[in-house]
Amino acid sequence: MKGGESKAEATSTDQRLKTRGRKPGKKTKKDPNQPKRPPSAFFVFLEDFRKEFNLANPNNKSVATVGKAAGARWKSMTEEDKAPYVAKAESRKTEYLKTMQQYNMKLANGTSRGEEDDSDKSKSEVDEAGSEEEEEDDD
DNA sequence: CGCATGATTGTTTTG
DNA sequence: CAAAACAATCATGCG
Repeated sequence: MKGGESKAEATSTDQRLKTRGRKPGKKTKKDPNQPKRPPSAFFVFLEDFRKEFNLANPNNKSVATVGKAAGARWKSMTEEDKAPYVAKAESRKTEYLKTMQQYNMKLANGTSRGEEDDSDKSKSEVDEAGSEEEEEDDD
């Protein structure tokens, strides 16, 4: 009985079904420090889940195995269960925002103008433009 | 020897 | 507003 998956949820394997490497051209400008996207609650949960999964299945095949298991488990979780993960994800996002500001700051500082159309003229660019911009007290 | 792929969902990004 | 893309992971396979 499996009847359930009759419909192809064109949402999973369809989008990146050809490999997540969807960069037919990647025309986006090459940002030297473009911060990557913060992990979603699901990824945060995955971090923990992976560890357990590895212990429970030391012979797992590959990420796909954990991914599926995690996905199924994730859907099984309630908001309360996801709450701690979501909360963490939110923190990540906040930090990401901060990182973005520094990234923008640097950019604004390094190249005063030419934010968009910078071919290669700004050779100097941001060499050591403030490695440590803001150091929060570390207790 | 090294990169690409596979699979999950969520957030970020861009048009 | 909507769709696209990419975020981590890690073993495995191909050139």
